[in-house]
Amino acid sequence: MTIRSASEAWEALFRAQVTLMQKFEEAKDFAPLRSREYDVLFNLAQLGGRARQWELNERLLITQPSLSRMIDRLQAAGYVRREASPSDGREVIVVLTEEGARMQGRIGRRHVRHIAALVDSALTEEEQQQLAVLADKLRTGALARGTRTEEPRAETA
Amino acid sequence: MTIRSASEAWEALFRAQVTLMQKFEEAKDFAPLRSREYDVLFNLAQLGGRARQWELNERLLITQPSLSRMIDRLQAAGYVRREASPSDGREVIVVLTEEGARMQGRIGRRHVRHIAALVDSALTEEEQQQLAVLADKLRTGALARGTRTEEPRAETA
DNA sequence: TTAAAGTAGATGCGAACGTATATATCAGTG
DNA sequence: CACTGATATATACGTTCGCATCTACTTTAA
Repeated sequence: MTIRSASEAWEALFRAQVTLMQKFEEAKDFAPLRSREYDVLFNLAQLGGRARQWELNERLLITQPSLSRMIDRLQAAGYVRREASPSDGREVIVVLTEEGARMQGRIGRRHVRHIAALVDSALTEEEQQQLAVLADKLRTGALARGTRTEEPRAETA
Repeated sequence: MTIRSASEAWEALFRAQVTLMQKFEEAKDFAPLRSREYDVLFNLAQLGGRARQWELNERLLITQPSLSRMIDRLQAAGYVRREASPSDGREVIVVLTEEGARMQGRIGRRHVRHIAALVDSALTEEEQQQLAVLADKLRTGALARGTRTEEPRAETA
């Protein structure tokens, strides 16, 4: 039954995420930020320090209005700033400030050490690589799919 | 560079979780509940339909006061009820009602089909099993660890 | 046996969230 | 070029969240 192994894979992945995240929260890995705020700065850094707000939103599990307000707060704190898009008047470009990049880096380096401590204690390096490959393949494959069981229809056609 | 493969494994797992969860939210898999409410009913069902509140809390990413209030709401909706613990007067036993079990099952069956559609489109059955094993091993190994890099002892010393 | 420390859950309160909707801009069609 | 629909972001508003703290019960040990 492939429906069985599929949901077992998802449940195992999801529960692992919950358990590790609990550890990170418990250890206050993201202080002085909230984990969701760090997530914004991290993804912004990964996108080269500047991104359209909707692109950033695509990588996060929060709604568009929540992200808009979070950016208000991150901007007030001096970690990001908004710029107008030169090509599309509707878009807002979110830019990581120097201070924001410093904060992200400071938290990130500490956080990465904690990640390594947990992951290394559980998996061999080979297993870590296998997990990364499988999780990436899952993400990519799921992205290619439309919302539901999905007919032939193509997206990025 | 084991720190590298460790964080790559975590990031891949985390991002896969975000992407799939976005799909589930977008498709309203958990309606008429919120995803966190479904998560409570699902975990309660997995624990045999009754659990101490703190045990339930251990499996969720929400704080104790938030869970307490969520149980208020789930109780008002008729999905769970609180019972006194026979062995410890401080504890509250959360019990899944028949109606709660029916709702969890109804949502769960639909949700599992969606999971299978996404996971099957991305991974072979063998890969799904490998992913489940690796994610489980990661969770179990991380649980065995203390909070930080873990010196021999040391609390908040 | 009782005082101190520890643990489980509930509550006050300000902050953050999501849904619905408004505003502004862009894209396509007649 | 209007006009219709789509897209990107912002705002109003009620709900939910987390932090700090309180209450109640249990455990420890003097």
